[in-house]
Amino acid sequence: MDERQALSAFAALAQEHRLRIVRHLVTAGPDGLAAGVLANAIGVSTSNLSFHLKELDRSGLIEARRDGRSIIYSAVYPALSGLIEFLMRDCCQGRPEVCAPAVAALSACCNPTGETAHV
Amino acid sequence: MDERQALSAFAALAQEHRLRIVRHLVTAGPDGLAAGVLANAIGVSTSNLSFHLKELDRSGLIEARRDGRSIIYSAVYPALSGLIEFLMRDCCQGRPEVCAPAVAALSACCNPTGETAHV
DNA sequence: TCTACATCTCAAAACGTATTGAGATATTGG
DNA sequence: CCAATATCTCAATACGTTTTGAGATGTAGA
Repeated sequence: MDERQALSAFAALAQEHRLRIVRHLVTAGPDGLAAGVLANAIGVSTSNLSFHLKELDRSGLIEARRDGRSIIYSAVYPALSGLIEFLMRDCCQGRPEVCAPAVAALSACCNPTGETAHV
Repeated sequence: MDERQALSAFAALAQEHRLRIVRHLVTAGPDGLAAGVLANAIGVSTSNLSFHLKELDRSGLIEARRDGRSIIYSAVYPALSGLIEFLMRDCCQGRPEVCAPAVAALSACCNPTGETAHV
């Protein structure tokens, strides 16, 4: 992850519909969701959704695969990891206690039934 | 962290100069940096820097305090934690192995002299 | 092949954001 | 108080992005 990629990713996430798309796909897991399912979940026209999906694909945050008539989109988890790492790299002058809450929040995020850390 | 705050934060990070400012401040630690120091480090006019610092302040990612004639800016680490948690909340349908790289990357980020995970 | 379905492409209009330079404000030391 | 320093405000210009609707493309089943 370099600066150019990070800027592209943050720009992709800085839009209401695209942020919702990514969060739906992050929650959906590696199996992903069809474009039509996303259009209903987010509440945008298919034309507009297509525009946003293309932006997200260009940024590398999601990927597409065809399955019959549908196109299935899924989150690219390594891109999300890379973005987090880029943002927090070499943080806090070696004072880990400053960043501990971030680590705790992320560690808890894979546990939808348990207590999720809401920082 | 709600959607409105997250959108504001991502929009703030989706700009070359602002992303550099945040990364400088994240690296600088809680002591922060003066506006003039940032202007030199980033290479923008003081007028333009002021505009971007205000955007970042509005988004809650940085905060300001006066110290004599200087104004010292510093990263708001809980806002960064909250943003990461918002993005990754309830991820991957309970398959922690999908998100493990993100946790590892973030855990390693407080260690500037050791091996930083470059995912 | 024909039809229905799922998704994408394109151009135009509407909208918001970044940069610039001149000038204003606030603080310190003499 | 005055001058120097540090930072901020404002308005104009330039630029890029989002939305919309009509139509095109690609796929599956009868």
